[in-house]
Amino acid sequence: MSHPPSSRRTPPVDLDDALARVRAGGGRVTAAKRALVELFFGDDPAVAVDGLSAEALTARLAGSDPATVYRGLAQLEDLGIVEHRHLGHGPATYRRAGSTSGPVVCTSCGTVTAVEPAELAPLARHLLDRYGLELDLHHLALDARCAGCRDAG
Amino acid sequence: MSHPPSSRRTPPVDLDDALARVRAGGGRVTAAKRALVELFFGDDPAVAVDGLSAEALTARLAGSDPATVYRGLAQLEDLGIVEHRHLGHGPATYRRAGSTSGPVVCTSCGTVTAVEPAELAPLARHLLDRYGLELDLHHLALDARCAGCRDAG
DNA sequence: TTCTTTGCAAAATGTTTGCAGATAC
DNA sequence: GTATCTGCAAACATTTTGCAAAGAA
Repeated sequence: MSHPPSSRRTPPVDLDDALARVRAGGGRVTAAKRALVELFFGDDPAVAVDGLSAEALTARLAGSDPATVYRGLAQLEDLGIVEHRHLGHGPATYRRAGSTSGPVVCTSCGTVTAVEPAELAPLARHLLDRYGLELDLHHLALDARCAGCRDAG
Repeated sequence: MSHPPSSRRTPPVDLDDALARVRAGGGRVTAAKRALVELFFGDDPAVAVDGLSAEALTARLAGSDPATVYRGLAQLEDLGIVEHRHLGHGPATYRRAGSTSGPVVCTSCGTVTAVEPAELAPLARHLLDRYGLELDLHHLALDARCAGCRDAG
């Protein structure tokens, strides 16, 4: 039930590693969880990197129900296998933990842009120096307006 | 119904200015809206600066119902009088638009720290230059861990 | 008078929980 | 065999909406 916001354990390297971690954590590798993990370690960056809502994940998993997906996600998150993020409105999105692209900027039009962690390093350093605050770039996304929307709007 | 994310009109200077703006926008100054605006222009920084959830605002307004508060907030937001923000989980929080303190960093323990807009300027500039993204620092808060939580955790 | 707003109730999300049966180990 | 997990249904939390009555201009 506790989702340690900065349990910065290293993410699993692949699907088998992730499943092994489930077992090691006292969990069982069920069809439902395996399917979830396979999604996150599949080759679709919209899942692994950008992240999907629980509802969208449920839709991709034939015959799965939301409650099971939410519970699976919570367990995988506790194990450091996935992480969730809150974009502006709407549901939280879940993606593979430690995905290569850093935090993401979500725009008014919904477009998602990956931003490398290095690009946020100066800000992170500043907040740490000045306030002792260690920026958690995994949980929240930044809001911005893209050039297109600005021109239009 | 449209909440222009970057209708960067200047915020009202005081309560009367805000109420005048409601009228100018075709709205009517009712008891419910006046009470809301008075809260945001009152002397409690927890409302004006940090922001409160719609539920908390409703609780502070004797005999008001949530739907009315939500509708009032939406109208005030359209007029650039208040703005809302999504902290990690939980409900959105509403505060006075253009409050002196800049965006806020919310920590794992819930403490809210004000950060001046100037401190985020370098990042904003970088995102604009590199991606054409205009950072909207009013809508989302950043997540971080404070020194205390880090030591404890 | 006229158009906006309120208050209530109901619906629409998004997420969590209780429980009995199914399943992994 | 036993503790964990699933599926369903129901509860929950937050926010939105429909509608008739009340209120502002």
